[in-house]
Amino acid sequence: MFALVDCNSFYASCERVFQPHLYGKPVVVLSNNDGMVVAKSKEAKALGLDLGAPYFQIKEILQEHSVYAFSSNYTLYGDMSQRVMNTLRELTSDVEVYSIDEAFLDLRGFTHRDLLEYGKEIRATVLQWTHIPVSIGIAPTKTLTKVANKIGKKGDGVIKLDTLESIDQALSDFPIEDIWGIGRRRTELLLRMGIRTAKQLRDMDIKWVRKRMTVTGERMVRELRGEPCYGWDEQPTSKKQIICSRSFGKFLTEKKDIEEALVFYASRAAERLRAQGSVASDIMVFFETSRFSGPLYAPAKVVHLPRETNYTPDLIKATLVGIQDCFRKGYKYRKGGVMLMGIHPAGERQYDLLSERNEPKQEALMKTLDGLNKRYGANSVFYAATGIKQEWKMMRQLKSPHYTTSWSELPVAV
DNA sequence: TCTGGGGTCCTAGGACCC
DNA sequence: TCTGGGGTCCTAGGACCC
Repeated sequence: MFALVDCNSFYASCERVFQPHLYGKPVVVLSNNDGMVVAKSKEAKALGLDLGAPYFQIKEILQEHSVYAFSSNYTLYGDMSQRVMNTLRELTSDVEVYSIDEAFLDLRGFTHRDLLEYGKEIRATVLQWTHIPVSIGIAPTKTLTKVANKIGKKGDGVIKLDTLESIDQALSDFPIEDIWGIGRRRTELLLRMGIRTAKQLRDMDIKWVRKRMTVTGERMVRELRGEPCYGWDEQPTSKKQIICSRSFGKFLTEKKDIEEALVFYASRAAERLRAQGSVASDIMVFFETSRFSGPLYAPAKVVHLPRETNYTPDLIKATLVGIQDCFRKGYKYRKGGVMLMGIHPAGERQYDLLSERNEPKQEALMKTLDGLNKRYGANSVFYAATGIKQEWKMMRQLKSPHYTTSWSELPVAV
């Protein structure tokens, strides 16, 4: 048996931990740049707010219903996530962190315990230690734990599906669009066929599923049948691509501003690359005008790096080359970013026999840089090419403090 | 004025090779 | 008139996830 632990309205719950007067009140969290709503508390969901709606359009409705809105504070959410995951690791040894607010537990060794009781115990402990409420679904496959978890969200939080009858019952009411692995396109396809429930999908001809929904669909259906098809992956695997992109705080028209922003993103991407001990062989540079107004211009340029590297100045140089290649004047740019590709462990790097062997010096420099930024806070030390004024920086007018990660922003008890 | 950001896996089809 | 077949590698794009 497996379990899926999923934090309820995670971002909103994180904000509440440090502002307890928000319990029971509607809370929403906005995307970067305060663009749109990305997380809602149960009370906010009950108001029927449209998740995709831009903030500026629903601002008044939010005020009318006294909804508390926050800019996203990923530093806080990341730190709270770690606390939840560490709590889970204290309670059970096999934890696979699946996302910032979800983890699978492998309970195959727990044959001697009542798993429903155990789930309730986990839920209570996480709540007590971190103040984050979670739902838990327990079932024979990962896909079924997702189903159980979703059902649990509506009730008291912990659901176990282990008998054929309980699974049948759960699937017969479960809409296909809520199944893990069924998105918009597959929902359309299945509805056209008259398939509406998870039970109907589970009982379909597997060959048809394979043909129309590829092996990913086949695996999903087999999992619904109780046959585990997804592996167990406890170590976080290193990223195969690293993207750093953002909407700009305002429209940018000058090449210099695009350069500053993208150089900044490149240096952040490089930090992440070094953090996982990898080097990259290519970097893609991209930026675009708004998709909602004016002519769309969205160039992207892949720049091959002369050597596999994680040295920030190499990546900055390549970023500038990429921008030089595709920047055009006369457009108002809204967002942009970089993507690192061809990522390998640094140890496997091919050295060029003729190039100067500067690596030890460069590695030491990067190590110092990363160390300073870790110790004194992100961006304490940065490349001058990222500019000083940083007018491209995103807007986050409603951000809560970094309660848990910055000495100057600790909550004060009075 | 204002519409997120960061990932994975799979397949089809083209290029190329023998 | 008649123009193979099998294999690998790479890339773009689709679909999905949180």
